[in-house]
Amino acid sequence: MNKKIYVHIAEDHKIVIEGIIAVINNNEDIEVKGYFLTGKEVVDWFDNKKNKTDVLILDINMPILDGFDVLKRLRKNVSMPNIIILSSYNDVRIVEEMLKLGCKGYITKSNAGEHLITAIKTVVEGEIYFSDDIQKDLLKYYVDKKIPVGDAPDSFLLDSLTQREMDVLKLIIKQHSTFEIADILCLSISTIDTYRKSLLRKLKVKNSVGLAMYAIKNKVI
Amino acid sequence: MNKKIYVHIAEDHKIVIEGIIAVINNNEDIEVKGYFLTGKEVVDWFDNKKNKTDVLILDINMPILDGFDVLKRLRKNVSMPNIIILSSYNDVRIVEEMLKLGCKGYITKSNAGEHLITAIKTVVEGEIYFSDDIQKDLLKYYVDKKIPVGDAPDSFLLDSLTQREMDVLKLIIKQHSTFEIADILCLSISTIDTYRKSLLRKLKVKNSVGLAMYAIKNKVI
DNA sequence: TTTGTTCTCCCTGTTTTTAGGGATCTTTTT
DNA sequence: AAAAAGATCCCTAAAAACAGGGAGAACAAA
Repeated sequence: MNKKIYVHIAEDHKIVIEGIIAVINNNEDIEVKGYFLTGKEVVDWFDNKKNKTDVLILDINMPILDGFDVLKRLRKNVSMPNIIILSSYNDVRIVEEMLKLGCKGYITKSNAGEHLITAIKTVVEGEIYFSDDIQKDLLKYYVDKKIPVGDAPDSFLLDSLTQREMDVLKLIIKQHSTFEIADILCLSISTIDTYRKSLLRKLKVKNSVGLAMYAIKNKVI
Repeated sequence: MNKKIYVHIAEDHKIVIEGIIAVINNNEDIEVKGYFLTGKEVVDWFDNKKNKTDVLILDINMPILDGFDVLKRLRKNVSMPNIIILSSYNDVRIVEEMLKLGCKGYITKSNAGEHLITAIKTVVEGEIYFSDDIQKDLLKYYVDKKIPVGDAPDSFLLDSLTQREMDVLKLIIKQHSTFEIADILCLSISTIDTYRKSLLRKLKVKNSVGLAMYAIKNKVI
């Protein structure tokens, strides 16, 4: 008989946790040993070297620290668990980013139910798992070298922002001028100008109004 | 013994559906009879007069037709089911809107698990149900006559806008420049400039970013 | 009829943003 | 150790936004 697989869940929506538990509990080889409602809880728990798990199912959107942050922190950890991302986004650029950060699997919420068990068993075997839809998209992506579907939410672009850029963005949406922002952050006007330019480029918008729209849509507050 | 309550679910994430089913199946009085993955599926199913259910659990974010659209369509239906909104948003303005459209309950996903059963039983009794967090927010909202979180929406200012000012505002938040707006509306640049100035004055904001923030907070879309 | 509102346009300026660059230093990653 | 990424600053110059006026025509309300 196989060794039992222990799983932890990081996900802010309890109903999703219920769903995962329901799916996993149908299976004798796997057991959900605990869950976290914020990213911070996850890193705090893993900070204690005694705490280990086989698989961590990780949501991208979480309060306090999101999935990206958690992944970034955990990979400094020697006993990093196998991580399966459970996400609403099926944007391959996010998948790519997550893979770089060391996750082992990626499942979309729309596709989770039937494939979660397979995913868990696959990653504990040391392999990588993607849900069907992601696999298809990834293939397209690497073949065509371009993005498959247009309507994907691009909040991941935010993650490409540096801390300083984020600071400036937050002040811009508070209606501050470049001069004022320079004053607040104790930097030169040129510097703020440079950051605004990066923001426009990175977030692919036309002007400061675009920055505001992007920021508010993606809950930069 | 009570009559069994039949429930349908409209939700695009299967894992959430699993969660709901898991929660409901613990209860003998209630049974999930089916689910829909898009808003369109919902309205199509209910278009057939023979199809009925006691409670419809409805997600707001869905492809093709969202929760708002579904609610708008269904309320033309004579045998409209009791509808419980299951949403990620805990914005009272959305709750208010949904209530106006005739939903009977509102639960946030973060709060769903433990209260779903109560919600279902409450709405079939003909009463309204809100999850705790929403109840608290609603109370605050109606007592204080403003949004609990910090910045009050003074959407009444919007009413002071003329039609033309509103047109210009909508184009500004689409990141158009004064020149472009003049072109689109077939007016001179001076005119658009005048309108922008009125907008800044009337909405009491400092610049176009302020206009964008105001517009989006007050749902000018 | 007078008053007020809205829509339209113009003028004169100043300030701010946007668009190209480039450069130096530090920190992080490889 | 070398390369990449980040933070900081500078220059030039055009485009756009902002500020504070005025002003005529159309239309509705007092």
